[in-house]
Amino acid sequence: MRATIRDVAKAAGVSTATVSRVLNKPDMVDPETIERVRAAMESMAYQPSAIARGLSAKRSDTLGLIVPGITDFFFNELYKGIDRASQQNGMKVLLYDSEHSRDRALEGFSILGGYQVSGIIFTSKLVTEDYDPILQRVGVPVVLTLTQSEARTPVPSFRIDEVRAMFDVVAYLVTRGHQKIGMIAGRQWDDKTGELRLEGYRKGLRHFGIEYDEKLVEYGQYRFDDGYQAMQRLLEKQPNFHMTALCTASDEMALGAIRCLNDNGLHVPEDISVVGFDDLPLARMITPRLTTVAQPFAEIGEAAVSWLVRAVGREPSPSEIGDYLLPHRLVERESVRALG
Amino acid sequence: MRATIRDVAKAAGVSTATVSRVLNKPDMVDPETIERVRAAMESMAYQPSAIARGLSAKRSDTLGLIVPGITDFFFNELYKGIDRASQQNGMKVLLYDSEHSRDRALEGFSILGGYQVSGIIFTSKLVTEDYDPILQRVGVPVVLTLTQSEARTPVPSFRIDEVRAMFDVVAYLVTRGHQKIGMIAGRQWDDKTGELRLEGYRKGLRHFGIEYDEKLVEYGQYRFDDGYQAMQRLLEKQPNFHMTALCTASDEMALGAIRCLNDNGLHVPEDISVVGFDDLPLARMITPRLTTVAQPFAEIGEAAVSWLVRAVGREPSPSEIGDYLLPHRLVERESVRALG
DNA sequence: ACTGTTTCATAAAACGCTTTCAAAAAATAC
DNA sequence: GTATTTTTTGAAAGCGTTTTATGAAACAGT
Repeated sequence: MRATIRDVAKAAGVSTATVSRVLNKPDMVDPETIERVRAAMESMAYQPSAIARGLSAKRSDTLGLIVPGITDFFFNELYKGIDRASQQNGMKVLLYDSEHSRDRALEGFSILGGYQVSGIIFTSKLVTEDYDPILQRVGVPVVLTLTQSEARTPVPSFRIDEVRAMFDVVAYLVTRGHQKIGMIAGRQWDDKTGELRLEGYRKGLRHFGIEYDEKLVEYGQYRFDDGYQAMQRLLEKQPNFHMTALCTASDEMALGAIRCLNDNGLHVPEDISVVGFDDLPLARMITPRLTTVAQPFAEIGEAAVSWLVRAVGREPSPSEIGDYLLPHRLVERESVRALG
Repeated sequence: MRATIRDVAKAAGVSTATVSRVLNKPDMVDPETIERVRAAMESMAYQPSAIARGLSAKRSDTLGLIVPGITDFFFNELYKGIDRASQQNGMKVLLYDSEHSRDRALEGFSILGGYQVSGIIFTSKLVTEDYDPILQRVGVPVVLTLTQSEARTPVPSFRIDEVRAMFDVVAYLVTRGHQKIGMIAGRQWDDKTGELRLEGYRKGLRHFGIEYDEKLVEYGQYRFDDGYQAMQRLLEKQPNFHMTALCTASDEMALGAIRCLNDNGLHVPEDISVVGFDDLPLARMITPRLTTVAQPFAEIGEAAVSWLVRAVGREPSPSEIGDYLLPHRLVERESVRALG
C-alpha cells in the first residue's frame, strides 16, 4: 500500500491540510513544521497521487499532445521541445496518436479532456470548421503546431513561414544557376501546409521570371514512398530529362526521390540537385548530406507549451491569439551543385 | 462546465450508480434503462472523468512507459506497438523520458506511480541491483523491453537473442567470403546489450575459425556520431586498411561509419561491406540500402503490453516471469558485397 | 396467498487530495 | 495589560467516479 497524505499527516502530527500546504504553498506554513512534514514524507517514501490531486484541484498539470502519427520522422524533435518545456513548468504530457484520422483526432480531444489536461497541443493537420464544436466545448486552451486553423474558434498556431521558406529554396537554387526546377509537393485532403509550400515555389519562380511548368511538379503525402513514386512519375513525364534541381516538401520525400534517382542511374548532386524540407536529424547522416530547410521543431514545441502555460486558467486576449512564425533556416550541405 | 455523472443521472432519472454501471458492466442493467442513459449521455456530450475514475477504482487504465531518450531512432516503432496494443486493451500510455539518466529513470517510477499507472514498461537500459528498492515498492507489474535485468526482483523481459543475432551476421558475412570482419560495438556503463552483441560477434568468429583481432573492434554508444568517430579510430588504427566487412551494434552507428568511410573516399559496399542492427525505417531509404538485423520493435512492444495487461491485479506466477526472446531476422539489402 | 429467487436500481461510503472557513497562537500596537 | 492584526493550523466539505450493502419489484414454485 502506498502511503497517503493521511499517513504522512499522522506521522508528522499535523493535519492533512498542512501536509498539502507544505506541498503546494510552503510559504504559508511554519518552517519548523515543514521540516517535520518533509521528514515524515521522506521516511515513508510518500509520493502524492497525481490522480487525487487532479480530481480535487481540477487541474492535472498535464498537457495533451495530439499528433497525426507517431512514426512521422519529425515527431521526436517536436516532442523533445514539448517535453523539455513541460518539465520546466512542472507539467506532464499525455500523448495521443490520431493515426491521420480526423475522427480519431476529434476523439482525442474528448479523451484528453477526460484526463483533465490543462491544455492541448494539436499538430500538423489543418484544423477545419468541423472542429469548431469540439473546440468550443473542450474548455481548455488549445494551440496548433506545424499547421494552422480555418475554424472560427480562434486558436494560436506555431509554425514557420512556409511560403517564404520555399521561396528561399528557389532563390537559393536560382543563385546557383538552376532554371529548370521541379518540385515534389505535399498534398492531402486536409493539408494546408502543402499548398503554402507550393505557393512559395511558384512565387519564387515568378520572382525570377521562370515559367511554372506543371510537368515539373508532382505530389505526395510527405512519406518516403510518396517521394519515390512522385519521382518515378516525374521521370516518366519527361523522358528527355532536363530538370536540374528539385525541391521537395519534406526530407522524407527528398530521400525517396534520391533513392528513385539512384535506382535509375542518376546521381545527386552530379546529375540533379535536391533540396529537402524539415532538416530531420538524418539529413546530415546520409550521403550526400542533404541541403534542406530547417524547421525549428523543438523551439516550436517549447513556444507552444509556454503559451499554453501562460494561458491556462484565464481567457487569453485576442492579441495573443495569432500566428507565431518561428524562423526557418536554409541549411547548405551537399545535395545541391552550383551550375556552370 | 463539463457534464458530470450526476447530471447524466438526473437527466435520465436514475442514480449515478446506474450510470456508472451502463459504462462499466452494461449486462447488469435493464436494456431499456441503458437506452435512456445512453441518450442522456449523448445529448450532453458526457465524457467520464478518467481522473475521478482512476481515483475511485484505483486503476487508471494507463500504462507507464519509460524510455531513455525520445530521440532514439527505435522509439517510434516500439511506441507504435505499445500504443496499438494498449488501445486494443482500452489503455492509455503515459510517456516518461529518462534522458539516459539513472536518477531520472528512478524518478520516473515514482512519478508514474503517482499517476496510478497499472503497469510500467521500462526500456533499453540494463536494470541493475540498485533498482531493487523501487521495483519492490512500485506496486504494479513492470516489464522490460530491449534490455534485461540483473536485479533480484524478478521482472520479465522482451527482447531478441542478441548473441544469436550477431552470430548470424558474422555467419552471413563469412558465407559471402569475408574473413577480415570488424565491429563497432556498443558499450556504456549500464549496457548489457552491447556486451551480448559483442559476444555474438566473437562467438561467430570462433565458430568459423577466425581469430579475434581487437584492432578491428571499436566502441560507441549507438548514435550516429559515435559510429562516425569509431570508424575514424578504426581507420587510424590500421593505415593499410584491410578489413572487408564491418558489423555494427546499431543502424545509426552503421550510418555514421558509412559517412565516415565516404568522407575518406571509401565506398560501401564496393570497398567494404557494412551490416547494421535494428532495421530502422531509414535502413531501406538510404543509398546503399542497408543490410541489417531486424528487431521486431512493434511486436516487442505489443508483447510487453499483453503481458502487463494479463498481469495487472494478480501476482504473476514465476513461470511467467522470464526472458521472452522474439525472433529477429537478417534483412539482406545492398550494403554487403559477396567476395571473390 | 406465501416464500424463494432473480433482476434491477438506489443510497451512501469510499478513493486521496485541495481548499474554504474559522479558530488558535503568535506578533504587534496601543 | 488589552485590543488588534498577522501567521499558522485544523475540521470538514467536495472533486467525479466506483462499489458495497441493501432493498424493491418481478417472477416462479408451491
